[in-house]
Order: sequence, then C-alpha cells, then structure tokens
Amino acid sequence: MSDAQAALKRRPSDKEGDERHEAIYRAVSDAIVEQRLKPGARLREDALAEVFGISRTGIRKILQRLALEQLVTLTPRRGASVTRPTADEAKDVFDARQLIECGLMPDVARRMNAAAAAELRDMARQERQALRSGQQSVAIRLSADFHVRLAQLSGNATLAEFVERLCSRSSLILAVYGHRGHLGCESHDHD
Amino acid sequence: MSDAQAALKRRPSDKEGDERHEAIYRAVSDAIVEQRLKPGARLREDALAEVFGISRTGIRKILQRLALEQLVTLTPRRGASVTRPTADEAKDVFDARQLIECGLMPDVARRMNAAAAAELRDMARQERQALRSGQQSVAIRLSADFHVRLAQLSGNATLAEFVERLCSRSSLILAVYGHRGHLGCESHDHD
DNA sequence: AAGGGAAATGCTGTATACAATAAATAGCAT
DNA sequence: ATGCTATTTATTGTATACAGCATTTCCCTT
Repeated sequence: MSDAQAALKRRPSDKEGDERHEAIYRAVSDAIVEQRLKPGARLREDALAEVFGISRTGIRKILQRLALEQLVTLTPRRGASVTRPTADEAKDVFDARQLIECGLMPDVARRMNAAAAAELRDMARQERQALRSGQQSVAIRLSADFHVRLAQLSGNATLAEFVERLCSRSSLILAVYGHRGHLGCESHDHD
Repeated sequence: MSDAQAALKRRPSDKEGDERHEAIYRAVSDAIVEQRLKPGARLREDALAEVFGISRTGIRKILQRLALEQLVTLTPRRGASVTRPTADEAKDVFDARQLIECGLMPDVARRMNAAAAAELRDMARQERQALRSGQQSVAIRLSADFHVRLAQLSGNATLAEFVERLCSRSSLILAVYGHRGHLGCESHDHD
C-alpha cells in the first residue's frame, strides 16, 4: 500500500476493530457451515486479508480460533484449509451430541416455559420452510441454531458451548457425508 | 534489543519454534493449574515475552489459546489475567463433568484391559503419594491427568478433549474455592 | 523424451515499529 | 485539603517488513 493510500485510509478505532473481527469470524464460520467453503478448500491469509480489508495479523487470529474449534485445519508451513472430517471424527461428534444433548433434556424440561417453547417452535418452522424451498445449507444452519438454543435453555453455559461446537462440526460433517440418516429433531420439539 | 545482540542470536528453525511454543503453553498452563499463578494475576505480554525469550507475537497466540480454554481471561485494552471462576461457572463445570464422565463409563468399562487398569492404578498411587507428602498442587494436577486418561480410554477423542478442558478448569476452581467436598476418585478407580 | 536438480515463486512464521487507549500522576483551582 | 483536569506513562492492538520453508518451473543432462 502506498503512503498516500495509507494516509487517506481512516484508521478504525480498536473497539470497532473488535466488532469487525467478530463479524469476519462469523462470516467465515457461516461460509464453512453452509458449505459455501467446501472441505479441503485452502484459506490463504493474503486473500482473506484483502477481501476483508484487514491485515494478515487479524486474519491469523481468526484462523487460529477456527482451528481450535476444528472447523479449519492448520498445517505448518502450508496454512489453513477447511477441515475434512474423517469417519471416526464424525462418529465421535454424533456420539458426543447424543450423550450431552440427551443428558441435558431433563434440565431443559424443567426450565421450559411458554415463551421458550414458542421460540423453539418458530425456529423449527423456519427450518422446515428453508428445507421446503430447497435452501439446504440454510436449513443445516437453522437446525444447528435450534439445538444450540435448546441446550442454552438447560442453564449450563459450559455444556451449551460444547453443543455449539459440536453442532458446527456436525454441519460440516453433514455437508460432506450427506444426511441420509439425518436428524429427526421434530420429535424433540414437541415436548 | 540492539542490532549487535540481534546479530548474535541464532534464529531457531520454525519446527523448533513450534515445539517451543507448545512447551511455553504447557509451562503457563501448568503454572495456572498448579496455582503458582493465582486467579486474577495479570499476564503482561512483554513480561512473558522476555521470560520465555520469544516476541510478543508468539505470546499472544498462546494467550489466545488459553483464553479459549477459559484458563485466562482477556479483557480488551487490559490484557490477560488468570481466570477467576465464578460460583456459577464452578457449578456448570462440575455438572458437565458429572454428565460426561458418567456417560463415558460404560464405554470405558467395555474397553478396559489389564494394561490400562495397571496404568490407572499407578496414576492413582502417585496421586495419593503426592497428597501424603503435602504437594497439594501436584496432586491436583495428577488427579486431572487421571480423569483425562480415563476419558481417553472411552475411545471418543472429542469427549476426551472436553474432559481435559473441564479438568483444567476444575483444578483452577479447586485452587480457588478449596476442595472441601473434594473428588472421590478412588471409587471409580476400582472397576 | 524423461528425469533430476537448481532457481524462482508463493506463502507462512516471527519480530518489530507504530498507533491508540487506559491507568497513573501531577498540577491547579476552589 | 480535596476534587477535577491535563499530562505522562504503561500496555495492548494492528500493520508491515523480513526470513525461511514448500512447491513449482524450467533447464540441463543422460
């Protein structure tokens, strides 16, 4: 970048910067979950930096976060790519969800109320609608959101966060292996 | 650093750098878990960088990782400090451990064999020995190691990783709130 | 023509310089 | 003396420069 360009560019305050970082994180995360970025796709730092208008420093931070959530894989000297889940990982993730989400249900039932039930029903409705209109990737994300919201109702923030991670990875897995057996969330919905 | 000093300093290869980073991460993590760094203690980037002989860049990476594991808290413009767990968090963490570790036991029992049992018994022995000799912080870490090893036996790497996180946080919580009710691991040991 | 090696390119890893903000301190007025 | 404001200081946030590995390309040899 030339000095003249640099001089023209307003430097955003750090607070704005934080929000921007969060927005970029969500943009990339959503793109992965919705399969607009396919497993194996390389995520070059320069490219992302240019697209989002920040320097590589910020991009690296975001990629590291995504790597810890196992949505992207960081290979030394090769950079970042969208994680390609293995069959073993897929099994682990679904087993983990089974264990945690089922274990959470008693607490959820105890805390359930009319407002929460209405919210969940609406989310389920949106999801079905997306499916009907063929927006598969949107439906996958909405389904994940539904499960996360449900887990949050349990009152255990730590486990809800785990569920959030697992749902993100599930979306990625479904995007790869298809969802033939699929989810069957409707049953949970009508508590 | 003066230019002369910089010139003398051999630049470590990147591979060595990765190992070094991991070592530093463990050093800080252990220090927190063993309560040598007390909750609330500030972790200044410059200080850590100087102590470990790398630049702030690498330190920041490590601090971010620790923050995602919730061992340190990053407050914007204030930097990093050792997390001071709240009572709510403590409850969530122990509830989560209860749910996950108990849910894992059937799988663990299925995969248990003589070698694994011997290893676990030895770990439990070390832990008791540390407790007797008054090395409380070491005992806390050994206890955490025991639970993590047990979870790994289940064969579910994802859940084992969750247990690892929870155990780290538990150590921190115990270090703060004392461990009056304490753990009662002996019962699990003798499967 | 095919294979191997050497130069060139592309991209990441690290350090460092600079900007911005929060905390600490000193100075002034009341 | 106390409270408020201005200045200084300490520390983090961001960009960028540079060094090093990985990959590709191209030429030379057989």
